[in-house]
This record gives sequence, C-alpha cells and structure tokens, in this order.
Amino acid sequence: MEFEKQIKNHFLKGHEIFLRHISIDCVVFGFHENELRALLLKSRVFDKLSLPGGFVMLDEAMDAAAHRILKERTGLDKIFLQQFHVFSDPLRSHRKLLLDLFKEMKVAPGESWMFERFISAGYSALVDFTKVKPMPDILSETCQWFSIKDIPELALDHNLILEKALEHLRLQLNYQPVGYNLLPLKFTMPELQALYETVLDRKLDRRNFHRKMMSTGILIKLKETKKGVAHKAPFYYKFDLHKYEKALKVGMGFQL
Amino acid sequence: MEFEKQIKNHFLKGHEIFLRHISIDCVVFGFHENELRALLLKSRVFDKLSLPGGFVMLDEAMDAAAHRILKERTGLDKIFLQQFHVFSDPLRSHRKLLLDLFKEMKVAPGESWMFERFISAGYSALVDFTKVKPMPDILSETCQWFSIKDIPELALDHNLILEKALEHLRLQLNYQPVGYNLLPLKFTMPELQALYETVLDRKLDRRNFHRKMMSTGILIKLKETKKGVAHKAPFYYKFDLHKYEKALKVGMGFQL
DNA sequence: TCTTATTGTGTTAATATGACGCAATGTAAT
DNA sequence: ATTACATTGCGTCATATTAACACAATAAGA
Repeated sequence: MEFEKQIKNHFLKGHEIFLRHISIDCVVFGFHENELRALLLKSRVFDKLSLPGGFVMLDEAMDAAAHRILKERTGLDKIFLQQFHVFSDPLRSHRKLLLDLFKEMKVAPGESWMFERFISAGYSALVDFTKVKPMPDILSETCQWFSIKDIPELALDHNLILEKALEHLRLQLNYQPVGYNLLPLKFTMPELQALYETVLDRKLDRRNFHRKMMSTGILIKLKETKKGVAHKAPFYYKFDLHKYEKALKVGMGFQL
Repeated sequence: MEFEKQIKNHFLKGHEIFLRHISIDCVVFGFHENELRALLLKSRVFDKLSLPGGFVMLDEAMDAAAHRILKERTGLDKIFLQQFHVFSDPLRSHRKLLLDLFKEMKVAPGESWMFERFISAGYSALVDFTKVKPMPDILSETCQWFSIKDIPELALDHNLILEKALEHLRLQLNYQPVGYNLLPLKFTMPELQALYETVLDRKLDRRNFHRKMMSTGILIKLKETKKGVAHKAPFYYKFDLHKYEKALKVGMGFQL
C-alpha cells in the first residue's frame, strides 16, 4: 500500500530531508459562530487528537516551514503566524506513540530519527475561518475545527501548547489589533465584540467597547448593514489596513 | 596544549553530548551606574564580540541548558530567565567563522557537527549587576559588561538577537515588575526611575513616577536612607516579594 | 400596527494622568 | 557656623480617560 510505504520511508529516511530533533506545532485559531476554534487532526494510528505540525527542512527557515505546513493543512498562503514558545521537555517524545506502529511496520526504534528526542517550536496562526479548507496530513484521517471550550485530551504535550498559545493570544489582543486576522473582510461591531469577549473570556460593555474601538481610528464604518437579521440591523465595518499595520508595530495604546 | 585539545574534541565529538542543530544565545542584562548593560565575550580566535551561548545536552531541557550556561558565565544560580525568540535563518551559521580555525586544527568541515546549520534559541536574563562575576568560556579570553548604548558589531546575527531581547524587555517592563531582577535588594526611587528611563529610553516625570510605583503596592519603603550622597538623601525601597510574584503573573495594570 | 430585542449615540460621575509648585534635606562652599 | 544649592518627598490642579447607565432608532415577527 502506497500509504504505508510513504510512512515507512519517512521514518527511515526523513532525516535526509529534515533537521533532526526539531519539530513545529501549530495552533490555528479561527472564529466562527461566536466561538474561538482550533484545528485538530485525528490520527489514523493514535487514539488522541493532535495539533497540526511538521518538521523543518535542512535548508529552510523555521517560519517558512510553519507556513509550508499550514498551507498544506488550510490551503491558505499568507497566514498571520507567530512563534510563541519552544517546548523542550526532554521527556516530550513520540516514542510511546510510535512503538506499536514501528512494530507493525517492522522498523527498529534505533533505525529511525523519529524515535529521537524532539524540541518543538509552537506557532500561533490566526486565520479567517471562512477561508480555510481543512485538510488532514498523511498520518491523519480528519482535520477539523474544535471549540476552545471543548478541547479533549490531546497527544503529547499538545494541551499545554494550546494553553500557551491561548495565553499568548490573550496578551496580544490587549495591545495589537489581531482581530483583523480572525474576521472576514467586513464584520459587524457585535461580531468584533464577541471575538474580544471570547478570547478574553469576560463580558465587555457594548457601548464603551464601540467607543474605544472607534477611537483607535483603525475601523472604517461601511454604509452597508447586515441583512436578514432579526431586530435592528448592525452596520458592517472593515479594518483600515494602513492603520492596522501601524498599530501592529506601535500597539494600540488602550486597555480593555 | 590542553586548550586546543579540548576545542578539537568539542568539534569532533561534541555531537555525542549535545543536540545537533540547536544552540542557545543569552542576552544577560545588568544595570549599573544608570546604564543598561549586557555581557559580551571576546573570543580568542574571532575578531568580533559575541553573546554568551552554548548547546543543549542530549537529555536536557532548553531552559536547564540556559541556566547551566549562565551559571558558568556569571556564577549565579537562580537567574530570571526567559526565552524570547528563536533565530532560524538557514544562512546564520558558524561556518565562515570556523573555517580558519578548522584549518589550523586540521579538522575537515565535514567531520564536525559545528559546521552544520544551527537554530538558536534566544534567552533574556535579568541579573543583579553587583552579584555577577563574569567568567569567559573556553573559546574566549574575556567576559565583560558593555553599555547597551555602546555595542560594537557582533559575531553572526548577535546584534539582531540583542535588539530583539531589548525590544522584549521594553514590552515587558510595561506590564511586569521586572525591575526586581535588575536591582539589588534595596534601592532608591531615583535608581528605579533611572532603570525605567534607560530601558524605555525616555524621560519620566519624577513625581508622577513615584506616585505610580507606590500605587501598585509592590514597593515597601524602608526607614533607611542612602548614605554618603550629595544633597538630600533618598530613602531605600524594596520589593514586596509576594506582590511581585503576583504582578508577574497578573500584570501591573498601568502604563508609563 | 404593535411588540420586542438589538443597535447607535449621548450623559455623567469617578478615576487616572500629566504638568507643575514648594518646602525639606544634607553636602559642600564660603 | 552659615549659606548656597541640587535633589528629594509630598501636594495641587486641570485635563483626559474610563465605567456605568439612559434613551431613541431600527427592523423582524406577531
């Protein structure tokens, strides 16, 4: 079977393509139906779900590797991506997970670079949920969105990685307009507020929120209102791309 | 000569002790005479100065490796240490630097793990200047403090790493009481202010600064005043360790 | 047409911030 | 000893920011 052959080749020869000891794990955040979500893979061989990840090619920058990996999982090219932490516990390892698979494939642990220790760089990706076409990798059967509130036990230290990514996102939301990357081009104020409330995990005053957001000058109000909605139709807004770029560097200068 | 033998051994056998492709670079910040300073090493063999660094042992956590490296350079055990960025440009490499040395030592580039590509984790260390005893490593002849305002051209991408560390420190100073780690146990308010002004690189109003610092409740005013000083003697202060720990996690909730 | 949930905008009181005044203090010069 | 002076500690005030809340406008559905 082609699939098994590819896997076995990866185990035995992968180190001729990729750097040893270094892996990448990505937390892909999306926002949909007032829920913050992350992409998770269901492995063909392991029980637990895991974060999308991969390895760094011998002559590739780590950021480039993360972009390459995410292009494969989401179909997206220009993703807002940041490394946020490196996980280096010497006990974090695929060893236990791989033992059965190795036996089945008749690969001796000592033969494979995958059986060695890995240090993993955590990357946080913020994407427009509506633009993503989740695609599983060769080892997985599904790639799906999971609400942050409803994350099961993950493989390895992936729960820890996800937690750290969330913490990073919360901190960042306080001084950078990262909402831009999580929302479609046009969005309503209630949607933007829901995003902030979900990420920060607390309620915000609707009117004060509106005032603060507008005071940054980063939002442009459109003439168009949302259609087919009960009650008063909210206006659409979009980000002023130029001011967004500036605020990314300088910060927004307010606290929520 | 024992020195050359050790170096050669490190080049040829180091990969039996350390992980390939992974290095650590530390930016050690200290504060002295109203200047923010960093530790730099003067190599025995290279022209340019460089940051203290090292490698990760086969079974060692990265944080532990950084602590081990800094213990060797500063003599200090419990250092406030944080990874802040990973530098992974595939062109960053010791290759050029090592070529002459390899020739001299009759080591073929292909024989040594040191000639391979390295991904480096940047660590930022905040230390009490007065507690540090700078010690050069085996490849260096000196280990000395340099004022941040007066950093020469460094080896590899170390200028970039230092810049990133400084940026990280500036951001952090705005929401965490990191001054604690850079000052001795007791210090005066003008000293604390000088630290903030140096790191943030701007003047602050003396009286407003005093008010804000005290409003955090994180400082304890001592009865003792500074002796042997011209003009009015300022009081000493110390950090309330309990509140400091809390503020590290929660943040300080003010902007300077 | 009326009800109702939701949105857009305004008001006000409390709080935080920035800019500055002034007396107290301790060293050094006279 | 007296005085000059730079610096510290504490206070004031005008202004900006924030939090809490009121109310009219809107559009779907009864």
